[in-house]
Amino acid sequence: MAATLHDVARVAGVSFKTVSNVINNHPHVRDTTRSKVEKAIAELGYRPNLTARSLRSGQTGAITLALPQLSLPYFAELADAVIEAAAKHGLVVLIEQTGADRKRELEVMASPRLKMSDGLIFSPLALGQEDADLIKADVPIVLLGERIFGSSSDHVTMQNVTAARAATEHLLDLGRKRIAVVGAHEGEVIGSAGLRLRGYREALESRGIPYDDGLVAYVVDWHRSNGAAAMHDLLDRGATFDAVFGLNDTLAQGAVRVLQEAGFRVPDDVAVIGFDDLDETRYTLPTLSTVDPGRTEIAETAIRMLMERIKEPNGMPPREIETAFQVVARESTGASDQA
Amino acid sequence: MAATLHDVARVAGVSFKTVSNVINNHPHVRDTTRSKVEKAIAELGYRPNLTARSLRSGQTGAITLALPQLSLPYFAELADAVIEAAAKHGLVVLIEQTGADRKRELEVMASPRLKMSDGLIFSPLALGQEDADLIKADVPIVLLGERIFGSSSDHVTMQNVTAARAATEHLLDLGRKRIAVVGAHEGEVIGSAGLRLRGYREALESRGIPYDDGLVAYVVDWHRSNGAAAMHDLLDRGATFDAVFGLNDTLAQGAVRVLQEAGFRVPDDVAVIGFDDLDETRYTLPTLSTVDPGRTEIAETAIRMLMERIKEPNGMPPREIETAFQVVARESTGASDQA
DNA sequence: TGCGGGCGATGCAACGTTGTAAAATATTCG
DNA sequence: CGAATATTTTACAACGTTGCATCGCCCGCA
Repeated sequence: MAATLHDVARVAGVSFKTVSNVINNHPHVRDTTRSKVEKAIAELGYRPNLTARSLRSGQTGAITLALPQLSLPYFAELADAVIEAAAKHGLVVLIEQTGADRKRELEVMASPRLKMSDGLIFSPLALGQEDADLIKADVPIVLLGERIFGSSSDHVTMQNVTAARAATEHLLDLGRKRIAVVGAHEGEVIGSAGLRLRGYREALESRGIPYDDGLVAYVVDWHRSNGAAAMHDLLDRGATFDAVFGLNDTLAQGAVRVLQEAGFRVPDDVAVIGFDDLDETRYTLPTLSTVDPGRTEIAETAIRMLMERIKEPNGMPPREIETAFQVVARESTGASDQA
Repeated sequence: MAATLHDVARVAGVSFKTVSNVINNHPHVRDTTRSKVEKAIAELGYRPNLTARSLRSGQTGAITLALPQLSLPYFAELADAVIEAAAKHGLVVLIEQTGADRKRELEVMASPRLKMSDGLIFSPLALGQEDADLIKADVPIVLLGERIFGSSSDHVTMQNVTAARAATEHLLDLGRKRIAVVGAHEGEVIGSAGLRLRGYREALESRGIPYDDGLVAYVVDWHRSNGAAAMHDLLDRGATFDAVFGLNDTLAQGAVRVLQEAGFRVPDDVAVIGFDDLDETRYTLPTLSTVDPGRTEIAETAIRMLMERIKEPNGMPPREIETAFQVVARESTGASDQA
């Protein structure tokens, strides 16, 4: 059995409370006492029981990160960033996978499990704007992503519209005129797909190019296979284009694959840009131009907001923060190799 | 403040222990009492405090998964599998990233944090065989991977040697004779690289083909860029080969990229096989042949062993389990598209 | 000499839960 | 109807920690 404060106290010949005082370095402990206690701690290999400390203090030192699935590269990289950001503040991260399932997304917020952590960073994929009122739990929440705005929780999001517009303008700046879109969601207005499509349209508009729905390929999911299928779809229906905006990197990769199979050269015949700046976009052939949505900043901002909210749950009204983005030009839009 | 057993008891007009009995559905609770209590629970929205329960029971319902980094796709998919396997048993997963740093790998096992979970699934990348004795903690450990054998902990590993041999034989069966290896580690004997290289050599030997060190490219890390660099290295030194065994998928992808840039057709000029069966290998051009190391089985076995060990810490001597693998033939070794 | 004040150490209670044992109540049977 | 027994409820302690209040001591100062 592990040693407790009492065991240490017995060995050191002091009261267990004094041991506690040493551990929490209270000011009024004599040096001789302190070293006696420290010796006993070392001798017994005492480690504080964090569960007991949690019960007493009401804080666990952990946060929950709820996301759809780690095998989706975007979320894996997001999780990486969140864990690193949390570690900087001494917090540990518990991960819940929702599988983009509405029921599980709601369960995460309702589960008593959640109270084993001090707060929740939540990236929903099934819940949408109409569920804004359901975003609540026994712990503070920071919401990530573009699916829900104006909930009562803090919210960190990337600048989808502006960034998508910049990505499209990057293609336009290359002289491309007919830009296909891969990965739109039928009828979506907010949500990553809807917002990025809006950015695309704004860019066209600003250059006086009419929007052509024939250049937009719709999908249900944002997996690699969907990007491939969408590109097949475009080619099958005889669409002609000299550039492609993949609404995320995996879609763009799927599209590139199909383009190459079909004999198109990227970027010569068709320039392609994605979105997310996944690590792997640096190593595809050609390397994939993309938009860096500021993942590290998203993670750090989310952690910071969550910690503030944990400290003062009602300190301020819900905040909504947009992070800085950057267009990253690589080979797929004609930039020279930079891998 | 959240409601406690006492609050519920007050509302229901019973003792708080009776409420506890209802929650843990003890046999001897009268139906009328039970419903009275349930009504009060619903009315107050009572949720049990899991921290207090943990303190009392000594179990947390969480496990820790320590791995190098989630942004490495292999570990992201491993984490996904572990979380799903854990969820099936009602366990939640806390993730620690070690960054393949020796110091942090040791810290994970020493940290009092670890005791906020019931056990550790540990996939080291810095610690090696010589550290077998350092694999110990206050909770049961299940070790993953190929770096450390014969420690005092349970261990789940893939069949590296046999699987690598099968992968090499797959290339030999295609009639390829000169098979390059991308990703060897200088001087390594055990560890994924060493074991897989051994499987490669065994395959050659069994067909009477001499081992040629000129066909082996060494790397330090297993990132995509290393695979690319290694292939550059092979080409630069004038190596000739008709097949490549990438010791993992990301290395193979990097190698494929360089091969294609250099004008080689894959698989016609050079057949390529990887290792790990990452999801993304299904969507590259060409799709990548690989070895499925049985990730789901690894995860489920690890969870099962850990739970057994948690239930009975000294129930049995350390076990070492190897999971089943499967060679997956895709386009990069001439199989027809199956994406 | 007496007293206030700072220091150092301690004791007690509490965080919210569950196990054990005992008490209270209901049921059965002679 | 009373005793024996079965059922239901309760009281108390404990898990290991920290906050609060207390207590004794030594010192300096009047």
